[in-house]
Amino acid sequence: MAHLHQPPPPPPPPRYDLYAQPPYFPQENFVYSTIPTAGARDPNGGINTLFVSGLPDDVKAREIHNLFRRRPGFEFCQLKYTGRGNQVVAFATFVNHQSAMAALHSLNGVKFDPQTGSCLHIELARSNSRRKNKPGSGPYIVIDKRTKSSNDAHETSSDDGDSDDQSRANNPDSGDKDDSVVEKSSEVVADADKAAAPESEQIEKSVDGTQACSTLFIANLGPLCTEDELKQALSQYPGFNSLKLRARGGMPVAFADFEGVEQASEAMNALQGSSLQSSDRGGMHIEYARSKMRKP
DNA sequence: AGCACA
Repeated sequence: MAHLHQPPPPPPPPRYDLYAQPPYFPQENFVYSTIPTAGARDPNGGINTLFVSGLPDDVKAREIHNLFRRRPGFEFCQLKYTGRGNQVVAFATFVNHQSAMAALHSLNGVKFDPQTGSCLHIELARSNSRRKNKPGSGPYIVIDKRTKSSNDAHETSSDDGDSDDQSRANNPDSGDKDDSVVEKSSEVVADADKAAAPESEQIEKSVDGTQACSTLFIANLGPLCTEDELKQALSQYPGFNSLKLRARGGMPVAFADFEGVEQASEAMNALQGSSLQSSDRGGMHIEYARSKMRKP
């Protein structure tokens, strides 16, 4: 008997809901090799790095690491701020092609952020990542192409610039001819930022179809929830204006109005899933309201 | 899963 296959790995502990059954994505264009020795001929057989998109813009390298670290054969990962909008992508490298495929199948399409409903989109990378885990550079590898570094962007960054070809996997608009992409001259240290560069304001829409709004819709409140209780929880976040509590058929829902979308988002992110004292049904579920609250 | 007030 030839041992040409290995037993499937045991399921990981259900720590996150990331381990829920992912929807099946039939549009994976890689080809499984039917010949055991055709690894060299299979163009994808040598790829052991995954390309991950669909990440929220505030994703941390730690999250990516935690996402893949338990997967069999995982070696290392890197997070890349592409510099295009707020888009962030990641690369995860495994010991071989099979283990990369196993991780791909188990995580592709999985909901990554319950707030926004964003789902992971994982495909094979165009090329394998090369290990850049230098000693002293920290456990996470972060490539930051953003010109704007906020306070929370203090992670180990390595801008050697040898993984630029990978970034093109998610750049459909890079209509250049060949590999004449020269991003290596990214030694910019935030010298001359664009004076007047109005970012194209795009309507922030989640996968669920919910649109950002400065009024929040709050559900999954306990039947004994009071307006004061909820108001106290909300008023500790800047920009909170007013609250309306309504009961429909017994289960109350609430609308909380904020000065702006950003402040509403901050409060939603902070309070999402948290429970009030009166709650008996788990944490609050907060979404953007479908329409802004009228002026009181 | 549940979204009002004008």
